[in-house]
Amino acid sequence: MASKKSLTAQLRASGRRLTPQRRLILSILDSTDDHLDADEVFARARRRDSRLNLATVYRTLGVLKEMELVEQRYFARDHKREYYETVSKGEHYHFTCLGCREIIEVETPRIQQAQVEITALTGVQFTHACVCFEGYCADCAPAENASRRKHNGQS
Amino acid sequence: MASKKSLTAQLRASGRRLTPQRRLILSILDSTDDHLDADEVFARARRRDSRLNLATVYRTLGVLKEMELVEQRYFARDHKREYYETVSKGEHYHFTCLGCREIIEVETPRIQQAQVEITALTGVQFTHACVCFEGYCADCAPAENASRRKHNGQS
DNA sequence: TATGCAATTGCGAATGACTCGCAATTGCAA
DNA sequence: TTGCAATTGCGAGTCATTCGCAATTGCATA
Repeated sequence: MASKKSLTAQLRASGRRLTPQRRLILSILDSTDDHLDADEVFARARRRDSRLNLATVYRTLGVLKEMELVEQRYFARDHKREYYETVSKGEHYHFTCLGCREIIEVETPRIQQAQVEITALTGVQFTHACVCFEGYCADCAPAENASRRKHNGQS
Repeated sequence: MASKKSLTAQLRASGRRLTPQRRLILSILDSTDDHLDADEVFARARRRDSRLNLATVYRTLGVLKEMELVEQRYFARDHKREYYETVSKGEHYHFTCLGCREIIEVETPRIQQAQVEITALTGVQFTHACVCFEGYCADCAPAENASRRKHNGQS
């Protein structure tokens, strides 16, 4: 979460300007723990600036991404839709519950470890990993298992 | 690679039929190591059946996916496009080289390990993991590093 | 082997997330 | 304060994927 002053500086460094729209969109991402897609960012931003356009949201998310202030993610198998979150959070991955659709953030060093090992073995250099999990959360799993047993005719 | 007879049976078991189109599309996926998207499957299939329709390709890929004969994947950050491969290959993940666009298959037990550990810790149950890596392959990495140094003004 | 009908296909149109072109607006360096 | 390049709003465009529907076709059964 950069201060307003350094945000201007960061933008200026790449010949960009700080506009109210950009400040608004970044503040929305900065002040939530929800995972938002462009439409949801748009909806929330629109409440504060009724003239704001969806294309501007996409363009702004693009520059914030380039500036590495926000990261784009995909959740579960629905890769139709991009979600955004600020980079201030540490390394973590996302698990989508197919029962209640909740998105649970999980941590594990194994992904990094995999990358290190694969680099050592093959010489490839990683720049990015896209990892998302899906399944059933601790609350939904029992119900899911029960219905699967029933469906398979087991007792 | 199921035999033709058991493929019919598998289809019938879920009230489906074995059509020439389905056989054709599955055979294309079965007989290549390339990673194909729907358009490429369509192009290859069309050479053998000029009446084949793209919608049929999508629908067929859908049923093969449901039957767990093929898996859908996303590569690199281009999540706009789905790729398909048969499940006959063992567990592996994909690394896309941003230099030459080659897709390299990599193996690592760490992803599975991560899932086991997360389950033990949190009680969530995994059904699917979507993992894709990007970066530079051993051939492209040196050139990329050189250009990055130059760009940053380092020696 | 012929028949009936539900599953499947081909086709064109629709969907939906995202992007673009362009004229009007607006940060911001000077 | 001015000038102009960056940015916005807007409508139209893109493109992978899906849908509706009439025509076709596997295949269980007679």
